[in-house]
Amino acid sequence: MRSTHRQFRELAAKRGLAVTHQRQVVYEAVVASHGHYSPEDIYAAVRRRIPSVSLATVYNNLRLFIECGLLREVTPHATTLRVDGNLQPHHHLVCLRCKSVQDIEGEFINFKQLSRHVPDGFDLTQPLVEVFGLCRLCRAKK
Amino acid sequence: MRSTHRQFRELAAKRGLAVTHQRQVVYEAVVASHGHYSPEDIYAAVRRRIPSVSLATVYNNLRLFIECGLLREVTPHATTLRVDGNLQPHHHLVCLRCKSVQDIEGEFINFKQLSRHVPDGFDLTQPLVEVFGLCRLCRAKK
DNA sequence: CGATCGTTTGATAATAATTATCGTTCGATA
DNA sequence: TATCGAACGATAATTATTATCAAACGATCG
Repeated sequence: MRSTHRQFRELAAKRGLAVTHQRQVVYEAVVASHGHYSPEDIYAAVRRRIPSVSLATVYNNLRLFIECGLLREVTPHATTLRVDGNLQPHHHLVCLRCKSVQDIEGEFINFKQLSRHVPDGFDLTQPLVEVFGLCRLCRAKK
Repeated sequence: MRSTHRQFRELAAKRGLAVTHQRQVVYEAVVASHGHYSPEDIYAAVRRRIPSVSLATVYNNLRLFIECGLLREVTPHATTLRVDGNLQPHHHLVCLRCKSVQDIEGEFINFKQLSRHVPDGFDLTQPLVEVFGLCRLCRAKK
């Protein structure tokens, strides 16, 4: 993608991030790929253009980009496993920052609409939905 | 909860799991607490009743219970971070087993209904939804 | 353009969470 | 209650991630 380069410079300027070669390349590796990749994947891609790059640099910048809103994290989760003993169908409201979890009631999913967009063969017989946002406390700290 | 004991025996019998004292106590620690706790939390609770219990036993049984459907995992996630460079509002369809991620389009969330159930102060200005299920391949393996 | 200063980088150590290993013990069944 | 396979506990190993710190870099000013 030709414009990714410019796009990063604009975003970085807006957030006050210094533009370095490594950051530019890390950003492009994520955005150009249109996937949902891991730090190791990104590291492999970046190394093709900067063989001397360090994995720590990739981690540092991915985290920075997520915090600044240049990228988003897939399935934002706590650092540790959490279990729920409630098997009744219900959904979760998860805070993006502190990862606190609350149960949420209500029929806010339109299953007819949803299943229309689900690829063939995907099993949604007991769909489990998690909605991410910012809890009151974390929002206040912002 | 008085019935948790019986409940575990019934579930274990249905899934062909041996009933041991440790498993009984681990299960009760999760279900009786009505929370979303970590292995360390559960370990602490179980130790009060079985001081000699091992953290590995807690992990083993939590994972076993999740696999057998006695418990569910909050925010089921891949073992590693995944990033997404697409900032356009969109949602994800995530496989509970292999953690593969697909983008999903469509307006299947009723925001009016949803916000009615969201606690006061929770920020949903850019809600991010992940829907969990089983992808075609994992469903076939089942 | 070159010196300066605060930031970023890379190498590596440290940490945290989880899983594997293995000898011992326990539960279920006969 | 004897037997056998499964579960347990202790601990080592693994994996993912973060912290540390000296060296290199980028931006700004002169």
